[in-house]
Parts: sequence; C-alpha cells; structure tokens
Amino acid sequence: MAQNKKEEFSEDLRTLAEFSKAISHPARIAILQTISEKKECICGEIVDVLPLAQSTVSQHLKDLKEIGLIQGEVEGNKSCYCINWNKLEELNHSFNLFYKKIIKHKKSTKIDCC
Amino acid sequence: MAQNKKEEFSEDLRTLAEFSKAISHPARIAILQTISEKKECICGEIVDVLPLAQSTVSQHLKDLKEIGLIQGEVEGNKSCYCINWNKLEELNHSFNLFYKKIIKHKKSTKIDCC
DNA sequence: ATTTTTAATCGTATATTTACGATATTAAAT
DNA sequence: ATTTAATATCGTAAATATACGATTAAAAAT
Repeated sequence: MAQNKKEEFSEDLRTLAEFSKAISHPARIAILQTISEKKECICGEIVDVLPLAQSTVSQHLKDLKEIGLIQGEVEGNKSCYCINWNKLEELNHSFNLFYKKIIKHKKSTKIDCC
Repeated sequence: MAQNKKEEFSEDLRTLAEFSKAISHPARIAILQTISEKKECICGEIVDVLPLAQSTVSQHLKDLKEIGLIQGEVEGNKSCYCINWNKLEELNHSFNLFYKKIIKHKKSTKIDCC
C-alpha cells in the first residue's frame, strides 16, 4: 500500500501539485518572502527570522532549491540565496491556469445542487 | 522531535500553506476540476475518472471538504459535491497576495548575486 | 597554526500523508 | 423482505515530511 500513484496524472496536474507542495509549509513561504526582501541574502539571516533550528531551515532551503524556486551559491563560508524569478513566474502561471479553468464554470453552474 | 512549529508563523502564512497543501496532490486538483465541470456531481463519477480506489477518493474528498474548497450533500444513497466558490476565491486571493508581495521586489534586486 | 563561524549533511525520532481492503450505512431496486 | 448500489469510515501498511542534535567541511578570524 501507499504506492505512489502521482505518476498516473497529467503533467499539468503534477506540476501544480509540486509547486503547491513547495509552498505548503509556512516556513518555506517565509523563506521565499525573506529572500525576496534582501538584495544579498545569507542563510544565517533566514535562521534568525524563523522559529526553527539551523538544520531544519537548511532542509527547507534544500527543498526550495530542488523545486527550483530559489538558487544558491556558496560564497566563502556563507551561502547566498536568491529567488529564481522564472520559476516563480511558472508557479504563478500554473496556478492561474488552474484557477481560470475552474472559475470559468462558475456561471453555468446556476443549479447549485448543494 | 517533529513537533509542529506551524503555529508559530503568522496567520497569512498558515492560510496559504493550508490552501497549498489542499492542492498539493494531483488527485485533489483533478477532483476540483472534475466537480467544477459538472452541474451535478456524484462521487462515483469522480472515482471513475481517477486511477485510485473508491476509499482513497473518498478520503481526498474529505480533505477538500475539510479545508472548505468543496461542499457535500448526501442525496439518497449518493453524495453530491460542488465547488465552494467563496473559498476558491479566498485561495486565489491568498496566493495572489503572496505572489505580488514577492514579485514587487524583482526590479530592486538588480544586483543578482547568484 | 588554531579557533571560530557558517551552513550543509547525516542520523534518527515522530508525525502526517497516501493508499487500499474490509466493513458499515443507507437508500434504491427487486 | 432481500439484494444491490453508492459512498463513508475504520484499520492498517508504507511512504514521506518535519524537526532536531551531532557532525562535517571549509573559509574567516585570531
């Protein structure tokens, strides 16, 4: 049991699902916002802002990096993270397609069965 | 370990995180789309469309109902589900606030450290 | 050269999610 | 009344996510 059936859905659905999972934890949303606010963003500053241990923050950063929403670069003994604006745009596009596709049925559903 | 630290984040962040989690599985996105396309939507039709067992679909429906994105009503031995348009609008609003808040920093970040 | 600082990674415990079969429930059909 | 059909719920197994401390690695500061 608990096999992964996600592969059996279309790519569109899987893409939005993966983006959504990336922002399905408040810490990761906070990280994205924090990084976006700074010109040069170092991991340590993020740790200071969040109520989480350094290793936990590092793991969330890894998740965001893996999905591509942030980019990282080692600078000496520090790490510099920034937003990948193209990916963020992809996320926005993916969400908007989903939203529009659903909302367009709103008017025709005047029956309102429940 | 693995205590839940989510409560320590602001309500805005938690709200978006919860909405995002609701659409972080392709099955739940597919369910939302399927329900939106029909005027009267019965659970069985959803099961037919998805590559999942009836009990699994029922669980996903429960999740969507709990977050409030769909509403359900028992009609005889069938169940009738429909989109909660207000909640969907809340989700859209929550996401758009997040997106705008981040994207507004794009131009000022011309340094592009990484 | 040694110590300190910064951040990633490893190991691990716990919690949550995903998935299904079996069962229960309730109405419809026979 | 009994059987069938539709769907929710229960129990449970497996996978994944969350969180932290300890350790590692590598540069910076002393």
